Amino acid sequence: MHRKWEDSSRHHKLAAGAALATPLYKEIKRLLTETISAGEWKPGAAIPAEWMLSERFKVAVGTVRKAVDELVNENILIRQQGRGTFVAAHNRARLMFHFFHIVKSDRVDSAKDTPLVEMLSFRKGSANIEEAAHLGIAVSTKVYRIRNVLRLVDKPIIFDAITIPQALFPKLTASTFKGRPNTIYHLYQSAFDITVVRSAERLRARLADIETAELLGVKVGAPLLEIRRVAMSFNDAPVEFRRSLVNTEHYEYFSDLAKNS
Amino acid sequence: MHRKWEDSSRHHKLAAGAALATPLYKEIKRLLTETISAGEWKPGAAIPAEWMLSERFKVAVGTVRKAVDELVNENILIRQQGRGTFVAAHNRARLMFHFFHIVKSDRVDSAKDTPLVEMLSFRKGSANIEEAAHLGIAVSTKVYRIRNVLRLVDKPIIFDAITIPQALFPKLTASTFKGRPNTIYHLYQSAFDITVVRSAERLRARLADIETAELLGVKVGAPLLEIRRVAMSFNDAPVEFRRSLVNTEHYEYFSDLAKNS
DNA sequence: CAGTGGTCTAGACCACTGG
DNA sequence: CAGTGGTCTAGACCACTGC
Repeated sequence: MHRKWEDSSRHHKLAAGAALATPLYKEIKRLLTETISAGEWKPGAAIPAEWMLSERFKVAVGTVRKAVDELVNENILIRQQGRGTFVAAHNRARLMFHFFHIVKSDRVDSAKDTPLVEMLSFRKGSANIEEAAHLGIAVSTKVYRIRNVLRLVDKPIIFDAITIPQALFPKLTASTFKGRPNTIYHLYQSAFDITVVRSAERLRARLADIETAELLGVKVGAPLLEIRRVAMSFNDAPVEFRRSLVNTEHYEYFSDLAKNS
Repeated sequence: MHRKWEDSSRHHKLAAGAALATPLYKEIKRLLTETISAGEWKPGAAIPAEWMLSERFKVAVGTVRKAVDELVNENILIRQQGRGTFVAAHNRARLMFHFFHIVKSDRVDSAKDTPLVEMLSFRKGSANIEEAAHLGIAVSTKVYRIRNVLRLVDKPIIFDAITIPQALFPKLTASTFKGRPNTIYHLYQSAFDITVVRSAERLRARLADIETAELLGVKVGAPLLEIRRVAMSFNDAPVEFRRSLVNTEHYEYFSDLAKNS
C-alpha cells in the first residue's frame, strides 16, 4: 500500500551522514518543470488532470497537488477551478503584473498605464563584462542589443537597453519585432521557446546624460531611476539583461513585498 | 465524522447566488492571526503543537497545517522541524532580510552591510496630507517624526524620515531609543506590541538638496534614490511611513521577486 | 526516548466550468 | 451532466530536536 517501500531508489542515505532524500513532491515538481520545459505541454495549454498525473507518476493525488501548488506559486502554472491547470503564457496582463513596476505617482491604487514601445535600434555585438556577468556567459560572447523607448500616455518615460545572447535566439532580426502586437516576453516564448519566469532587479539614481535627456525629453543632469534587470527562465537560467532609465517625475517604481495570501 | 455537517454555520449560500462560504482553513488562519495579535502567543515563543490546535479548533491536523502554511509564507510564523512553530520575532537578521534592501553594488552575491543608526531628531507634530494618506489617518492627527542617518561601513548612505501615529505609540520619547541595541521594528514589537509584517515601497530618483547633501556628504544636485515605505501590521494596517534618501553611488536597492520554493 | 513538524497516502465531498 | 480543481478528513510513517 505504501509506495515508499515499493521504490527502493528513494531514501538513499549515504555513508557519512550525507545528503537527505529529496521529498517525493519535489521530484514530481522537477518532472513537471522538465516536461513543460521540454515542450510536451505548451504555454497556454492545459496539463493533464491531477488524477492522471498521479497515475503517470505513480503517486497520490495529494503529492501531485503539493508539487503543482509550488509551481502555481512561482507563476509557472495557473489553476482554474472547474477548468484545469494551465501552463502560464506570456500575455500582456501577465507582463504588466509581474514584470512592469512603473506606476503613476499620483495614483494611490497603483494602477498601471500600458507602455507603447518604439524600437530605436537593433544591433549585434559582443558581451561586455557587465553583460557577461549578469547573463552567466563569457565576455565577448555574441549578443543582440535592442534599444527601446517606452511611452506612457504619449510621453517618453523609459529608455530600455536590452541584451540577449545570440545563442538563445537564433536568427533574430529587427524585422522579427515588426508588427508584433504582443510583448517581447511573449515573443521569446512563442518564437524561441524561452519562458521568462522571474526577474531580479537592482535600482539606483542617475543623472541624465545628453543622449538620454534628449530621448526622454528632460534636461541634462535631471534625476533618473536606473533599473538593471536580469530575467530568468526555469532553474534561474539568465535569459536577458536589461538596463532601464526611468523619468520618475510623474511615475514611480512600485515594489510590493506582499506574499500570496 | 465529517465536521462540515456538524457545523451548520458554514456553507451559507445567500439568496441571490451571493458570497461563498469561507474555506475552513482560512477561518483557522484568521483565528491564529487573531490569537497572535491579541498577545496570547508572544513573539519568539512557540505556539501549541499542530495536533493541539486541531483539537482546540475541532478540525483535522491537515487543515491546521494549511492555515499555518500560509502564515509561514507570510513570515508571521516560523516552522522548525522537531522543535515547534514560533511566532516571528523582529531580530536584526529578520529586518535585514525582509525590510532592508540596500546592497553594495559591486557584490554579486547581494550580501548586505549592517547599518549603524544615528538619530538626528525626534519631534511631535501633525500629519500632513502625504503622511495621512499613507498611514490611513486624518490630516492633522498627531504623529511622531524621527530622523536618522544610517551609516554603512562608516559612511553616511541613507537619510531616513520616519512618521508614526502617536496613538499607536503611547509615551514614546527620544530617550526610548537610547542604548537600544535592537532594531526599531523590534522596539515597536517589544515595547508597543506592534508587529510589522510587511511593507510596500515606491521608488524614484531625486536630486540632493542642501540639507541632505550635507548629511550624506554629497554635492547639491547629486542623484539620490528616494524610497517611500509604508510598513504594515496584521490585516495590512499601516503603522509607519518612512521616506528614505539613499546615496546609490556605491550601493543599490535590490528587489528579488523570487518566490518561495 | 518522547515530541515536534514533514511527507505521503487514500478517499469523500464541495464548487465551478462548459457542453 | 461529466470533469476539473478545492477542501477536509484520517492515519501512517519519516526526520529532526532536545532531554
